[in-house]
Amino acid sequence: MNVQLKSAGPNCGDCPIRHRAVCARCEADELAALEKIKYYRNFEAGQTIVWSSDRMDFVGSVVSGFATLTQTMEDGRTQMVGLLLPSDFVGRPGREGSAYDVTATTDVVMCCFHKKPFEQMMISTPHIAQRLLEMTLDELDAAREWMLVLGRKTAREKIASLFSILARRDPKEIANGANDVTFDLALTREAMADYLGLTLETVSRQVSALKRDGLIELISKRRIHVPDLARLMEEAGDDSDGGHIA
Amino acid sequence: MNVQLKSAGPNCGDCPIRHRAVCARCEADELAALEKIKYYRNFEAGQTIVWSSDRMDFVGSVVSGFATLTQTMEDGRTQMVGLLLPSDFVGRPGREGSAYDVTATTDVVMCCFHKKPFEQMMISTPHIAQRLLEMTLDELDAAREWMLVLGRKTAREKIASLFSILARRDPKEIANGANDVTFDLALTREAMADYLGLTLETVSRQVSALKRDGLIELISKRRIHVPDLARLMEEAGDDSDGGHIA
DNA sequence: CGAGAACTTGACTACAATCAAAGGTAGTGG
DNA sequence: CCACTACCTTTGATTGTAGTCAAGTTCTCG
Repeated sequence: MNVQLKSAGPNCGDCPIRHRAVCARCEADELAALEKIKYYRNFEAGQTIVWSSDRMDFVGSVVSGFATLTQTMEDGRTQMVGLLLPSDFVGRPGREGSAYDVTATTDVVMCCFHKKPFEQMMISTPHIAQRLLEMTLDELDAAREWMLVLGRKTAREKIASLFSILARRDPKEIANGANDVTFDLALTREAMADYLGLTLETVSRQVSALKRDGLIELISKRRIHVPDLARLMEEAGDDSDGGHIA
Repeated sequence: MNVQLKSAGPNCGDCPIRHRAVCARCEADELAALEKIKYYRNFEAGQTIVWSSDRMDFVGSVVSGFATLTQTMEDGRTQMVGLLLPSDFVGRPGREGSAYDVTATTDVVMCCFHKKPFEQMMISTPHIAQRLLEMTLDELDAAREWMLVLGRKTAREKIASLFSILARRDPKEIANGANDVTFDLALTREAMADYLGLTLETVSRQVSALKRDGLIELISKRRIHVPDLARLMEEAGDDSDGGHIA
């Protein structure tokens, strides 16, 4: 539960998310300015990064690890509204709270910026605002794509959709059009259910069914082999070029 | 089906969406520059504004009327992913296509900008990019709020959620905390079903049920009176300050 | 006034939720 | 090293909500 702080981290030039995160378009001098206001925070698997009710005093990027964005109703029903992978941005400049719970699913390293100075930099450094707009538009597309999954797909299609997304976002598979893919499943059955709008029992049943039908193989409970990604995507109801989801 | 074009419309200073649209933060000189590249287009109720497969050569704001954003699967299942009300923005700078079908539900007037010059202005005029970022973040929040509705709410809660949103977004009710509200329902039962991830029969049944339970009254099939908005919002499963949805 | 669209209601069905129990797996401490 | 605990997962039996199929009614507008 202890949060480690490091006031200065590795050089931005060496950062693994340098050209995908909110700083992607920054020039050397802009990067130097960002470097002055940044700090790193580590979170352990299972730890809450932000509560929806909290006043957030920072924004930042996921450097490594896997986190989730969830909403909860008073009676406890929860819906996951986003997956956060390395380079994804957390927090909303110009707004106090977070609206969502942000939870680390694996150990997470975040590159944080104090909110006030970051907001000032957004004004003085258009490259940051431009990149953030681009990323936000991508997230909006992803959220809308997911609305189709939640509103119109069957349980089986939902699982197939999730696995298709995870397979295509896996760092080892990125940008290679491989049709035979293996990926780590960082989510429990319950977390999958919360993302898909299902119960964990239904998730378990449908995973078993996909396995039975040869669409996936379970290397372990948390590691999945997809022998034919195109076929899985067809099962998801996507046309072959697929849904681009966060 | 005929689209009317007017190369120059009313002055931006008199525009009803002047301080809510993408141009909200512009100074007089910036507005003058925008005015040079803008043109108006009218669409009739039922007309498609953009097809998802189309290459879009413009972006723009809804000036008046009501439009919808929908996605469709190959087998015909459709999911509405957004409602477009006056001041909402259509199109994505920096991307070719639209990804969604945009359809006029009522007659619609749009204030359009050719895409290329608008993209150039986004770079030269930070006020536009700033406002667009703000609007996009709001839409992202709305989309995520809606994910909770689609994923976790019952049919009755879904209808109550939709009516709560529409009641609070109705122009005549805006910014007054009235608890007794009447609003126009610009959507058919089928369109409501597509927004809520239900069938039109289920929508019809649940509307009847809400009426039977005294939560709403039907002035006509397309005009709804809500005697107690707080109670309706409770029925939607929202806490009293409610979900802020597009 | 008539035709077509939009809407309502009923009967039946099916998919996923719920309730319940048992099997696995990982981590802890004796 | 094994026993014990806690959590995660699977599977089965049953229920319930919303979907499907099918009339029939009410609007709208030409």
